[in-house]
Amino acid sequence: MPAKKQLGQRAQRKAQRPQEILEAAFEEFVESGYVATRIEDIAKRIGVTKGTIYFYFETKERLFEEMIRHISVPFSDISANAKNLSGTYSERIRMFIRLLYDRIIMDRNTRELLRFVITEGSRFPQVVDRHHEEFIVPFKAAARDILEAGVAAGEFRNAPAIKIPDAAIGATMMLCVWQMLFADRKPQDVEAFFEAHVDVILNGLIARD
Amino acid sequence: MPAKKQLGQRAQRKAQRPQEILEAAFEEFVESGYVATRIEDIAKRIGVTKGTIYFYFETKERLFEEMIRHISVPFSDISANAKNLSGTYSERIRMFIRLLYDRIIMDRNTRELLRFVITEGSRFPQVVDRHHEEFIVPFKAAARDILEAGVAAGEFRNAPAIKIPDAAIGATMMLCVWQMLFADRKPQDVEAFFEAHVDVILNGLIARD
Amino acid sequence: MPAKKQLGQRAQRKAQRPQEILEAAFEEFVESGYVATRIEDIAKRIGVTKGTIYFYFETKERLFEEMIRHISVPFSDISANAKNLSGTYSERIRMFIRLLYDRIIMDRNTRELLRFVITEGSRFPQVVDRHHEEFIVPFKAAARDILEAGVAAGEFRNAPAIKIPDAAIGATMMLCVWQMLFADRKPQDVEAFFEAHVDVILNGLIARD
Amino acid sequence: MPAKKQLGQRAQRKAQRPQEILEAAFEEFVESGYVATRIEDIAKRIGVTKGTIYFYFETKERLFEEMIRHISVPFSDISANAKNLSGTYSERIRMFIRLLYDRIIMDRNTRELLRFVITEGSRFPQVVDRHHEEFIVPFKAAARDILEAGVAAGEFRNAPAIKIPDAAIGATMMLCVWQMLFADRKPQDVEAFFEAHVDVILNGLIARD
DNA sequence: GATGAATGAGTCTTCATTCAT
DNA sequence: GATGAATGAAGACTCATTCAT
Repeated sequence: MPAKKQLGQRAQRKAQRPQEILEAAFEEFVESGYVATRIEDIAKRIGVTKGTIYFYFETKERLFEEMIRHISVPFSDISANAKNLSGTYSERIRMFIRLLYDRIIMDRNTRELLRFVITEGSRFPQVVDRHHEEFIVPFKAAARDILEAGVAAGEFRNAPAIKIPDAAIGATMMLCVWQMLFADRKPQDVEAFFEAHVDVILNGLIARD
Repeated sequence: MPAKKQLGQRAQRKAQRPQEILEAAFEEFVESGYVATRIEDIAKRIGVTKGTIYFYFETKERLFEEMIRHISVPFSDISANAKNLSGTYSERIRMFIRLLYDRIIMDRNTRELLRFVITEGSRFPQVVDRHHEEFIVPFKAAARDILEAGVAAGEFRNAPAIKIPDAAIGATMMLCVWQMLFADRKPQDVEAFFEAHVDVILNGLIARD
Repeated sequence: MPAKKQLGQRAQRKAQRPQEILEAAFEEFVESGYVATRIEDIAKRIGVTKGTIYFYFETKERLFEEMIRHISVPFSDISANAKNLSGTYSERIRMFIRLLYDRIIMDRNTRELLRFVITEGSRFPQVVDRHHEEFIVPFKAAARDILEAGVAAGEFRNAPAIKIPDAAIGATMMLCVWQMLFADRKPQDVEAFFEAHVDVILNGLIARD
Repeated sequence: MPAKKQLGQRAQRKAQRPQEILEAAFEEFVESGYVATRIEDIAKRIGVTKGTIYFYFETKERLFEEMIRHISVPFSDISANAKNLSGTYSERIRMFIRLLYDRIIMDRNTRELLRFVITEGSRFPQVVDRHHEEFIVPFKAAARDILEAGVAAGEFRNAPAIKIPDAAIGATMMLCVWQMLFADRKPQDVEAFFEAHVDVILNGLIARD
């Protein structure tokens, strides 16, 4: 049944089109930003023409929004993972920050998502809002949970940063921005940064009698 | 002497035009970004027409670059101030971070400058480069100077963050990005953040026997 | 088969568009010159809009150059024809000049091409250069060939104009310029001019013992 | 009386301004053509500003027309000279053509005037008309006068070119156009051309029994 | 489903012209 | 007389979007 197989491949192709487009859109939007990206460039990248894009997505705006949704894998897994962490609370914090680094610094999608939120936020306020709900809020909550449990267990002192966990964890953002700006020109030693960061804040949080 | 006064007004006006334009450009570029800002909007903001802008600035690109230069007040003053700090090294670090907050978080120009570096960096690589030279490098150097002196004085332990000061100080960037994104919708308590931040890292750096 | 016919029309249309545009461009450029011609006027002339022109031609400059190429039918045929002339050398010169008149005076494209070379030459030096290679050089060579053969055959005396054929044939240019300037207002009797021209120079070249 | 002298110089200056402007306009229009020449460039050339030009000339169009008038020295002198020629009619024709060469080929103003008539003629029809009246008509009349006198004197045969003198004299235009187009790239030997031209047509016109 | 020719609104940029000083 | 800041009409060019095939 070669005909059927052929048809199956074609159908498969079609079923993949939207994804293909979203991924091509991601690449182009990353390269040039929303305004400067042309629908035609996205089309070319997957070997189709403008019309095809418009068959699947109403407008450029819509395509951008869908693309954002497509690369957004909420932090819910971080929260979930955070709950499953074991060991001392210092170890848990270390692993939690590790998860953060793996997402924000190492995972290209998340990194660029953050960039989009910054660069196109004024054009797409819903994107900013969603990002807040799906990333920031769960992330803060998870961090606070661990920290408070650490305090309760007597492992951490009741520092003001317990209630404002980004004040402790936030250096991650510095590295992230550095990477965004100078990744190619001034490469950073991510591991060393991570170790230095964790070292300072754990020493800063640990309870001493 | 109405004639003289009138002349003075004219000359005065002329002398101020470039500044006026640069400031209007700043506001518009902040609002809409480089691409989406129209020269005409900038003109309207100060009650003139397109042509006037072009009388003072060759192209939109040039205007943007000059605007960036106009709002860029290098960190050199931070470095200078950093050298004049006195007191214990903990106090000095506290004051140094305070300077940072005052610039990056509180000063609108610096905050938006950072945003421009992020959002328009790919279109204006020179801007990114200049920013690196004039902001990042001096900032890191100043931070390291204080930290190393603190270690030499026996006040700080020789933590890995001494050599990578952004790992300690970087939470500032988190707040900065938060402000950039949610300043209006989700206001932050900057002072509390600052205190929590300083508290953690000073406790993390201090030498204990 | 209306569908097929329709398809054919479309494809046909598309295939003709570039030519259609080039011809409309020719008319407009002839009427107003390069600078004063608006792309939109060219478009209107064939009932399309600006965008369509830009779909086929990158820039106005490019369109002009292609238009020039499109109306340029090199003199190579004149050279070829010149070689096939027969009869006395006087007859051959007569026929050669006739070819010239047919091209430069009667053929609108060639006439306007020359005008473009004069009027837009400083903006399009390549056009001038190409014109020199494709028109002037072959033309002079062909003229000299006949004249020298005429001398060799003893039919023409060895006048200085044998080596500088434009000195004999050049009156054509006078008529051409007259036509360019006053064609409508002060019409010329081309045939009479031609006869007078040929009469003078043949009488001037003929060898008499 | 230094004050008076100064004033005199200034007044002199002012009196010369229009001429100065017209000459600067000539240079700029020659270089760039009517449309592409900017009033400001003309002003700069004589060290004044736009406003000054407009003080003396209503519009750019007007300035161009006046400039044309300024460089137009009618052929009336040629006609006058033509009447004063003496010697054989062959010698007179030779001298008449010499006058033509001196004007059309050697005199920059006349050469560029012809170019303007060709390039800007459609924008300035009055210029073309005036040129016809002041240059072409007297030139043809003068030529015909000599030729007819030569026939009457039995020196020239009654060739058709007697009534259509441009058919005999017109090679001048060929050289003129060559110079306009290739003056710099492919220099011509004007004297040789002149001799070849005169040689052919005199031999072509001379009466032989 | 896919194509790509066609549209037209939108923007930068230029420059003749004006006019207060 | 001269200046030059300001105006605004005009035109090249781009690109999201449409739609007949």
